[in-house]
Amino acid sequence: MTIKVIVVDDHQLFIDGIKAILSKDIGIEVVGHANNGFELLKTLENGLIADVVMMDIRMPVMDGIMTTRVLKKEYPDIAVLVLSMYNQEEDLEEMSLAGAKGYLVKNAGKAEMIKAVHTVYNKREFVSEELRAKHNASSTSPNQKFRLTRREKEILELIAKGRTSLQIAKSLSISKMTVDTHRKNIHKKLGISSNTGLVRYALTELD
Amino acid sequence: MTIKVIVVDDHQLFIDGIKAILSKDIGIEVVGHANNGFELLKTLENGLIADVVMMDIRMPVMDGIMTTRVLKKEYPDIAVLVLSMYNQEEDLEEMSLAGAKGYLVKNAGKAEMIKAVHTVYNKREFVSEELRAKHNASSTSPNQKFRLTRREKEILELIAKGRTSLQIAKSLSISKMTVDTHRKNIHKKLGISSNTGLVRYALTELD
DNA sequence: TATCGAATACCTACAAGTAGGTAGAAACTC
DNA sequence: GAGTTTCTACCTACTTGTAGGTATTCGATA
Repeated sequence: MTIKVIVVDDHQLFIDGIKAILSKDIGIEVVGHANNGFELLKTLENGLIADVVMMDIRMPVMDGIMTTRVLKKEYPDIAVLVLSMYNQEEDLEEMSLAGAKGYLVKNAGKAEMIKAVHTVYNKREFVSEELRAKHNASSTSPNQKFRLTRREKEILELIAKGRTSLQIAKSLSISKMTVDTHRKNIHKKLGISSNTGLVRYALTELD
Repeated sequence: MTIKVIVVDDHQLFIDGIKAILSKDIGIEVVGHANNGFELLKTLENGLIADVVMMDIRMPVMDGIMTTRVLKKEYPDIAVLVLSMYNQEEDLEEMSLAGAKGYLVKNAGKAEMIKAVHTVYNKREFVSEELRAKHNASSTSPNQKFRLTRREKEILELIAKGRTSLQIAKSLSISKMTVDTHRKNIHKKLGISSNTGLVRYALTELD
């Protein structure tokens, strides 16, 4: 199955360049593009299906950070690969909080670009070499704030096994409302707000 | 993580035998037992968690076929491993329709029993050698009636990607109601009636 | 001990999924 | 051409999940 990519950037020339590079890889297909976040969301609402969105941070109308936030809420399983200029490190953390999975410098080579798309598609993080050095200074693991508690992990595993909140509540002898609270906290921590997304996460990220 | 097993049989002696055998395997734990289907369902409602149910077909109060049907509806992710007497082949097809995953003859050896539990736990089918010969005569693939149409596969993949019915409907330019109809047909064909179960199926059965 | 993280529980409101139907049109097969 | 499968669409009723809150208790630790 080919990876469906949408490119979002306010410079058409840059979109064309990415398309040219990615079209060389048989596993990747650029199915659409947009010049700002608002256009992207309209395109998705109209039914275009995508696995990965490659997105510039600074764009008119609706920027990458805001767009990523909305995207992770509406389409939690579409991976966001940030296209960053060399001097935009300060925005990276905000993109990470918004739910982005990868960070690619705009002057990245062909091979790196293809690798980045495949990596984020497989739910793993990707950070361009040029950005990694500065990024490392701040945090050993970027998702340190997002680690789950013991109880949350327990509940996540049961969700992934197909149990409903009510069934989990009875299993653990707690209230259904408590299970829902944990569920919501898991949503926030992982940036995944659908049950189906949680199952995918549990099956791919945990063992 | 150890595989949690419940044994359901109306002969206590037989339950004890299975427990003795399975307790030798460090990856398996017999967490409970019941003498008929009704007892099993009560046990599960009270919060006992299990991954695999090993179940006799002929039992008083509530037999294995009826129990399996209810079980797959209420707890779609618990695998059912049928314990069959040598002369009960006629019931196997009904158990298959009800949603059972494996068929083990009651006089199976220790190694075969352990293998069967692991196999059904991993969502694969298991059929005892003694039963396979006759079973093969009727069908090349036991789930021939359960194969999905092209459209159903397409929709299943989108469900597994975390799309809602509404999003899928827009993507494919069809009505949300049609998507729900396909979804229900998939439920029936696969014997999985939860969204989370479908994601697991798509991620484990399809590549 | 004062604070913080974790676990618990409740509330409202709305969105999405589940279960049981029926039924017509198009496409494919014998 | 007749029959079958597939895809489509609609209906009602109910359950489950999602999203935004607030708030208490318990245990660890700074």
